[in-house]
Amino acid sequence: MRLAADDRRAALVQAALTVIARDGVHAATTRAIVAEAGMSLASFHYAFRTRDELIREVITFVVDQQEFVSRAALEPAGDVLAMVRGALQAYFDLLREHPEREQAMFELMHYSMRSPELGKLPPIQHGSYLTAGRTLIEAGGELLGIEWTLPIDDLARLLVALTDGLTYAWLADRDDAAAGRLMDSIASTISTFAHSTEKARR
Amino acid sequence: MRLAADDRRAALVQAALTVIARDGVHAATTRAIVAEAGMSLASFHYAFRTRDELIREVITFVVDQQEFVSRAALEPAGDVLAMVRGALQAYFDLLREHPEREQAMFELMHYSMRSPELGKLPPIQHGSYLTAGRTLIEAGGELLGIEWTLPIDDLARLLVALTDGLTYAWLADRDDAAAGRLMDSIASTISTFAHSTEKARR
DNA sequence: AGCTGACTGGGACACTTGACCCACTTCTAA
DNA sequence: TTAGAAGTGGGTCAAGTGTCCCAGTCAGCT
Repeated sequence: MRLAADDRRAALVQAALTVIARDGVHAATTRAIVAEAGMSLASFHYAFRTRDELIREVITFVVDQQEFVSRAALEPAGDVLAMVRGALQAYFDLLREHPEREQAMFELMHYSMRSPELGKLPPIQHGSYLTAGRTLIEAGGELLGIEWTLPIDDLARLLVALTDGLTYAWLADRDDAAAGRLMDSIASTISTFAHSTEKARR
Repeated sequence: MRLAADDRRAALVQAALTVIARDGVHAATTRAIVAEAGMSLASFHYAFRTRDELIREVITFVVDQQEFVSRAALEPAGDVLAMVRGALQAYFDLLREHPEREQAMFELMHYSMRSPELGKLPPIQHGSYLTAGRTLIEAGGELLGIEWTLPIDDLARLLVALTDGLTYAWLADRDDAAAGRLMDSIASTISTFAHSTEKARR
């Protein structure tokens, strides 16, 4: 049954992600990972040749995963400000609920940057963030009948930078109130670049 | 000669920073550090009880260091946009010249977050960023005779988030042109919150 | 000169980690 | 039912790592 091999690989990737989120990349040893997955070391090296191969799979997995995230909640709201603020809040709630997850993303990115073999992944990961931001902005614009006074590409870049900054700030100081104010600023920043062309909806 | 002890500690901190910047936090083993410093292992444990003690000193060092940075270039310019853009460019040039340094800052921050003993440092580090941003904004405001339509605190937070995002984005994709456009967006974002009250200078 | 205490070199120890391996079990398919 | 492949358990190995120790050196003071 050749599929089982893939299943085991997937299980190990999942276990590795759990360990990384809980204890950090440096703690994601082969033994810790197989313990999390409830396997023996032999099974690990049956599924993966080396630990790096596993880590590489973990990273490509989370990069692919990114595509699906944030495709979600984009509540239609009265105006741009409210909509952006709402989307930010949705993201922030997710972050507050699973800080380790975002932390793991950051750590994995830094890990890739240090590895000559995985070095090409960070731009890809960041690129997927950018396209996510772009589709979000386009969707929002259409939803509200709005044109942007900045190229979508640049706007997406700005949004991603702001989101990263928000994430980083909150991870560092865990100040909910400050994060809230920052989200307000971000929302008003983004709406600055909105220009309603069509008739206001209803 | 009791001073030599502090000198050696300082030398080891410096060597550790070099190693961390070059090879990452995980590669900063006691042996790698003393090799960089040209000492023997015994000297290390004569100066520091444990490796964690050294790392802690490294982190507090870079946090303190932060205070002095960015106190620098704030060229007076014609308007807010040009001034902000100039300051960003100055920072970016620094980043481009020593990417490993900023990368090391990030890694050290994540390292602290994982350590129960060092866990209180990230908020402090981030706080020092914030005060740096605040003084920068205040100085810029005075220089151009400008009032901000947002509390300085919130504006500083926004600026720091944007700078972090810029840093992160460039570290990830090394796209100079995109970074330039992002800095344009940031500059125009910040100047949105400027409100010239006094007469235009000269 | 001799002594004391700061400092160092080199080795050692206990432990972790990635990788591997061989005998053994379990399941599938003929 | 049985051969053979898929999968596993447990042990092993070499490299690396943090920590410690002990015999020695060297500088400064009496």
